[in-house]
Amino acid sequence: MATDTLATFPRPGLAVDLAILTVTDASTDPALRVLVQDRTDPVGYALPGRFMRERQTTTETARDVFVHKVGIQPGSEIRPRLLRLFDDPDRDERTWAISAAHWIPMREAALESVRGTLVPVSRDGRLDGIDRLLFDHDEIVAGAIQALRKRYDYRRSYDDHTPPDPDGFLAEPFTLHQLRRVHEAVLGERLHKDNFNRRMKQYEFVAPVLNDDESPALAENLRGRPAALYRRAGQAERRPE
Amino acid sequence: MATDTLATFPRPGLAVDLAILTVTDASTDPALRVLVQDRTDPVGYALPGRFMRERQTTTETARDVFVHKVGIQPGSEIRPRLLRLFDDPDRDERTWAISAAHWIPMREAALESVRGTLVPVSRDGRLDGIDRLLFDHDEIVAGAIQALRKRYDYRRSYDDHTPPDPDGFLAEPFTLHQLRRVHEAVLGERLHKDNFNRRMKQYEFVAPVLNDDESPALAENLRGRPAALYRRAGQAERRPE
DNA sequence: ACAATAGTGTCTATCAGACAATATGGC
DNA sequence: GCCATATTGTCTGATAGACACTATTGT
Repeated sequence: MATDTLATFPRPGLAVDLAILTVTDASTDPALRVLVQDRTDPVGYALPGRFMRERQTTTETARDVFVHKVGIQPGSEIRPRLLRLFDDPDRDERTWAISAAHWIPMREAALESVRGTLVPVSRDGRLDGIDRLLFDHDEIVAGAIQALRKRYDYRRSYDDHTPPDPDGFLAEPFTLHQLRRVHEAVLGERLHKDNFNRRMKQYEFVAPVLNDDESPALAENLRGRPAALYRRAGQAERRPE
Repeated sequence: MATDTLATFPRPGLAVDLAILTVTDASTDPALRVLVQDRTDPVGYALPGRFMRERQTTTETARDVFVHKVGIQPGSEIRPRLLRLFDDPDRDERTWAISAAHWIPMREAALESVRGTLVPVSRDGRLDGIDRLLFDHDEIVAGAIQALRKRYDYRRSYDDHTPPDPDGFLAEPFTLHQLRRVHEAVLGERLHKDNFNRRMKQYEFVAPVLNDDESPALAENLRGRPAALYRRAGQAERRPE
C-alpha cells in the first residue's frame, strides 16, 4: 500500500482473464484442454475475461466470468491462480487497461454446456487447430500449461507433499493405469508404468479400495488382468504454495 | 483483456509494493536483509510502494519507487517479480486500492544510502527486531523470502539451469567458501561443504580463475590453506520463468 | 609444531530408469 | 491356449549425505 495523495490520478481498468484448464474423458481417454471463446469485436479466439467491478476481488470477478461469460454457475471452490500482469499501456488501444492473467483447473463435470470450445493441447503446449489467440492470450495459455505441468510432475509433487492429480480431474475410484494416463495427458509425455506405480504406492495420498472381506477391490476391465482400485486417502493437510 | 463497455465503471487505484532483498557483506559475513521504511501516516514500518501513474507499467512504477521513495537511481536491470495481488476492497479505508506485491533482489552496492533500514532476516523468516509490518506487508516479506530461498536451493537450481547466486549478491572473483556462505545466508540453514563444492564444480556456471601461467588463482586468506578463486562462467543462456 | 581451512576420496542410502518374469482376467 | 494387462522383482547409474584423510598456508 502506498501513501500518495490518491484519487487524483487516472486509474487503470483492471481485467481478470482466465485460462480454464481441464482434462476431458479422464477415466477413458484423457486429454488436456483449454476453454477458448469466439470473439467478434476483434475477430478471433480469446480467453474469457472481464473487468473488475467496483470493490470486487479478483476471485469475485473470476466468478462473474464464469456466470456471465462462460455460462455456468461455479461451485464455491473457485480459486484462480495469478500468472502475471499484462501492463503494456498500449495493449488496449481504447483505454489504459491492465490484465491480471489467471489460470484455474476445473473438473470436466463442472464444465458441461459452457460457452466456447475446449481446445486440446498438443504435446508441445500449442493449441490444436488454432493458429493464435487474440491479445496476449497465447502467453497466458503457455504460462498456465507450464504451471499445471509443474504441479503434475509427480516427482516434484512428492517432495512438495502435493498428492497425485491434485486438481481431481479423475473421479474415484480409479486404477493406477487411469491415474497415470491423466498425468501423461497433462504433462504431454509418457511416464514409465512401473516407476509411476511404485511411486504412487509410496504416497500416503492414494489408498487401495477394499471389499467387505478386506480383499482389494478390482476394476472390471475389458481386457487383461483386472487392476486394483484406489481412492484418494485422507491426508489432505496443507497445500504449500 | 475483456470486451466490456469500459471507462464507465469505477476503477481501482493500483499500487506496486516492493520487498527489496539483499545480502550484505556477501564476501565476509553475509546476511539476508529486507529494506523496511518508517511511516508516520499510520505509524509503523512498511515496505516502499507507490501508486501507478497514468499509462505506466509496473516496472516503471517500481523504478519510481526507487527514485522517489528509496532515494536511489536504479540501473536498467530493475526486474520486479510479482508475488500476488492484495485485493481486499477494505484493505485501504480511503479508497478502492489494490496492491501488486513484488519482490526484487538487489546487490548491496546498489543500495548505498537508501532511505530506510536493511533489516536482517532470521532463520525462520522473521524480521529481527520488528514485531510486525503495517498493512499486509508481513505476508509480502514472507512470500519474497520463500521465493528467493527457492531460487537459491542449489539442488533445484541445477535442474532448472539456474546458476548459483543467480542474483549476484557476491562479487567476483570468489571462493567456494564465500559462495556457500551466501547461499547459507539466503537459505537460513547450513549446507554441507563437500557436497556443495562438488555440485558447484559440476556446474558450467562457475569456472576457476587462472593465472597467466594457467595455474589456478588463489585467494589470499587470513588463515588456512588458500582457496581457489572462481568466477561466473559465460553460459548465461536462458532464465526459465 | 599447531591451528585452520582447502581439497580429495569413499562409503551408504535413495531412487529413477530400465528390463524381466510372473499373475490373472477375457476371448 | 492365446492375448492383454497387472503386479512384482531386480539390476544399474546418478547423487545427496556423511565421514575420513591429505594438503597448504599463517602463526
